[in-house]
Amino acid sequence: MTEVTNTPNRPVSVVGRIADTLQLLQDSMPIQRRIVRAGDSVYQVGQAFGSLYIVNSGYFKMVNLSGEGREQVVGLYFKGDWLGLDGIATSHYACDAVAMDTGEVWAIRYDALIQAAVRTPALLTVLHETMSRELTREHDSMLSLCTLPADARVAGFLRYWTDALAQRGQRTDQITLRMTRAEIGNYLGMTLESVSRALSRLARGDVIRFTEKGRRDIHIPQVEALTAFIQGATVAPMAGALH
Amino acid sequence: MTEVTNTPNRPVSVVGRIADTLQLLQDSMPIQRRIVRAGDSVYQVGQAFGSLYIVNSGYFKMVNLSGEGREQVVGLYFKGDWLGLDGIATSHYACDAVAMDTGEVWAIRYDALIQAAVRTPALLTVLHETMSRELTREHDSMLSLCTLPADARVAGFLRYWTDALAQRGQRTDQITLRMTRAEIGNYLGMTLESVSRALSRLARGDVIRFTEKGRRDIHIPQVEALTAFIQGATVAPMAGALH
DNA sequence: CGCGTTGTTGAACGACGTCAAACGTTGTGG
DNA sequence: CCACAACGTTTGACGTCGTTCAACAACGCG
Repeated sequence: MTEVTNTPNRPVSVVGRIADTLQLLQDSMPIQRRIVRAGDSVYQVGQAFGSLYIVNSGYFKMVNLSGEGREQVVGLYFKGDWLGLDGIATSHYACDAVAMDTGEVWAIRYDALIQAAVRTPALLTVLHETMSRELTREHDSMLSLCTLPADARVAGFLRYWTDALAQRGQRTDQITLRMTRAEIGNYLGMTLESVSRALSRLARGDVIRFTEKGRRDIHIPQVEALTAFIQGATVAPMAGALH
Repeated sequence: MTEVTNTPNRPVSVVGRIADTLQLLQDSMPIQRRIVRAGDSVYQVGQAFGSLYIVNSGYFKMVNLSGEGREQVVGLYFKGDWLGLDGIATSHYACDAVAMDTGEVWAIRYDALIQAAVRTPALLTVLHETMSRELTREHDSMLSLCTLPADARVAGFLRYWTDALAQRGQRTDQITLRMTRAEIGNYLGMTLESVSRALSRLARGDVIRFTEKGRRDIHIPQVEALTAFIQGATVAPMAGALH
């Protein structure tokens, strides 16, 4: 009686994997816990690399800064996700990792991890699978960014968020976005107005519903409707449920 | 008097790093060489994961397929780059890796690599840095995709290609694209017509020049002009050199 | 030589961005 | 408790960048 939606190509219980990983880390190496508040950054671009951070609670975004001031949200991170992997190559973090809410991260020294891996090879497996999964996830982001129209990208964003919660064993019919329309738009490569309009259209088509209090809480009657909307956009753009 | 452009946050000689890595692999574990021809795939999505592939020569693209038939070029790979890292997480490759020209890859078994790493820890460093660099590269792709107008994206693509060649010690003033306009467009999230027009405009502004023979060979008078064009687009869109 | 593939260019359309106005929410200080 | 400001969101009108559709040109190949 697992509560978890069974997504293809994923272990049946992601909850289990995350719990196991956290336990494994805790057992095999020193861990530094750190509480962060909304807006705090776990690390910043250019800072000397030393540690990886595993999200224990809260919601985080990864922001990539270009030299000329353009900035881009390149990833969202939930419990069990790792932060700081981009720093390994150059010994300096390449992004900012920013908390979108109060949360806790576990800092582990990278060198300590490598040393511990000699005695506990499973650590290596975990690290590699994490990085590999991250690569695949970004490939999927690029696919969405490049092939989906704005409305479908927003729908895809909502489904990604609910999937992430579902995999962590939380209720999936109701989500509270920790991001402003501007942040969502940045992440999805569009303006905040487009995000707002897309959400309004999704609500009009009853794919989502706004709760009475606040437009940041979103009720999702059935996830399948979201998925259908995304796919519908690729076949016959805008033919789905809309006014 | 080094021929290599000195990009920030990168070792001075990438040529050296690549050569060292190839040598290290060759010395410490069994390698299976494999010749591929244009259009051949090194591996395909869904195929059981077992090996990583290091590009020894040629040009490769990574293609991500969605269930509903959308497809997206998510990366370009040159000598020294690794293919197959996306397969580690699920034990199945998540993309297609396709040769864009005749080339050679070195196949190494992932399990053999992990075992060899016990005696040669440098192998681990190489693997981790490679994956980390790959993550950063994709963050940069997303930044370009989301924040740059079409013309600048094409300019960025050309600069990425020339940088890759320059880092490998090849001439940088002249490049031969191994991709059709459609492939470039797919990679950059736009149509082939937009790519063609962007190239024409860049040529009109003398940022690039077409060689007399074929529109696939592109001459680049000075890379700085490309860079300036990209940055110009972010500050005052379309204010650069154009008709 | 004829034909398929690839690339270029033009014209019309449409999706999305820009600009602007109005409203709701939250927090702060009088 | 209210007034006010700062911020976030929604919605409309309008402009534009990029797509779509189409015709044509340049190769490469049988």
